[in-house]
Amino acid sequence: MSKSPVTPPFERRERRVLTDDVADSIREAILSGRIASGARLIEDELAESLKVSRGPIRAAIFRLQQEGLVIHETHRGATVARVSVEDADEIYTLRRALERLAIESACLKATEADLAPMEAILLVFQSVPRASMTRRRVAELDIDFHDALFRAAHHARLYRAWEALRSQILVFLLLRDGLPDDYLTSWHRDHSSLLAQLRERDVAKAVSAIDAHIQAAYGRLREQLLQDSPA
Amino acid sequence: MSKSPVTPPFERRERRVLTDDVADSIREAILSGRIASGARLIEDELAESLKVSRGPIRAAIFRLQQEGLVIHETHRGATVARVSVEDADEIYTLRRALERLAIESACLKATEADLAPMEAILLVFQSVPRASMTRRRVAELDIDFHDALFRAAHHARLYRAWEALRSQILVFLLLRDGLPDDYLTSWHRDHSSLLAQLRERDVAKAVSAIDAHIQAAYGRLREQLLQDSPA
DNA sequence: CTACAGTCTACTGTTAACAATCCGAGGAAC
DNA sequence: GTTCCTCGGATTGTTAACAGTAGACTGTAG
Repeated sequence: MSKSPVTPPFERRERRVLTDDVADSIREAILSGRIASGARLIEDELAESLKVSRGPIRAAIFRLQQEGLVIHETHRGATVARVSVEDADEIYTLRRALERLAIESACLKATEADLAPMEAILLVFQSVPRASMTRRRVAELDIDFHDALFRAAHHARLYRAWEALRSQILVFLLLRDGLPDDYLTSWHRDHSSLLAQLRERDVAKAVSAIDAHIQAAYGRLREQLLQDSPA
Repeated sequence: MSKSPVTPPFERRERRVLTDDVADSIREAILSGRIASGARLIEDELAESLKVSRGPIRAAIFRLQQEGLVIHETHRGATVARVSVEDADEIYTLRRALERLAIESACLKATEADLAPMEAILLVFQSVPRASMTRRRVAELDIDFHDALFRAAHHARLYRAWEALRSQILVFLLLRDGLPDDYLTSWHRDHSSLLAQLRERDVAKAVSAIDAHIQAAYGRLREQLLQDSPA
């Protein structure tokens, strides 16, 4: 045992490798809409524009497939995943199952240090002037809050399942336009309520709270989707 | 629309590529114990013994990492994942959440054709003489039954989450030695009961049935693990 | 005009060589 | 003896060239 037993002084910061940068670049291009939904991802093109060889590109595409942002077919290449109303249904039913387990597990295992990041996000939310809150920023804070919850669950496999969904949820959050005036207010109320329940350690209440939270989010999304593309 | 609208004549059988074979080989080596838990997977060695270059090996290792059989660290290589009692806890709590959603979804969406594979497995189980049922065979039929359930849920993302767990569950099923005499009997009873409830389309009953099923499986596993490695 | 066969091109899958990193062995300083 | 440094071998990350496939394109027959 050479490492300090209490509060590791510094995490071994994991080395970044080309694949990581490539994956970040492509992910950002997809989320920002610079690469359209359904578009083909051609390895040579990406390799040239990112100034790397095809190896890291292929690895990054594989990773993004794991995240559900791209679809890869053998010998036919990768395309940016299209999202439909049925996809929203899949994503939110699975998300619900995962978040229920996450908050249950977090109630049992989370330390105060685990909850601090969530607290911090709520503070940021309050302190930043509302006018400067872009859709993107709100969406990212939302994802970050839930990400912190999944981390607080101390459940590696659950976290990986969440990672496979996270970016897809972000896609949905980004395509909504014009939030209701009171959205920011209710967002803060809902999330600080979740955090409070987590501190109470009352599993049953926390689970039903997050359940309602996810269902409400799904309801809003459904409304938006049906409005955008009327049947 | 050029394709026949009813019962597609033949599925487009998806092309297999070297990476697929490599992943199968390594997975089999791990499950059969030929590569020990915790052992390093050295790309050059694997490449030489499988007569392919390192490219497909790397891709296969990433895939196996996704399945949870292998742990890969940047610049340090891959090792066969070790499983502990805590891992069992993670795997079975997550599995429970997934199976609940699966049977719920299957109750709503499964056709009789989706249930046929499950029926078939039950028949195989009955028809094969018990003496010839190896641990491996029993474990595989068990996994196959649940795999059919997840397919019947018609939920692509849920299925992928299940895929990330499936091999790890198989690892646990394979390390049990000497099943109770009545295990095969109760296995058949439990699973045909699940199938029956699925046909009833009663979501609430089906969910609580599979919940009990998974919890019982976890209980047996826990007992075994604690017995093997006494605290 | 439609259906079909052969060819051609753009792309992915695979390979082998090159570059960078980790980690332990061995020695120097104290 | 212990700690630190350096060096070298083993192993992974990256590259660029080669091989094979899918789908479009052309032309031809009916």
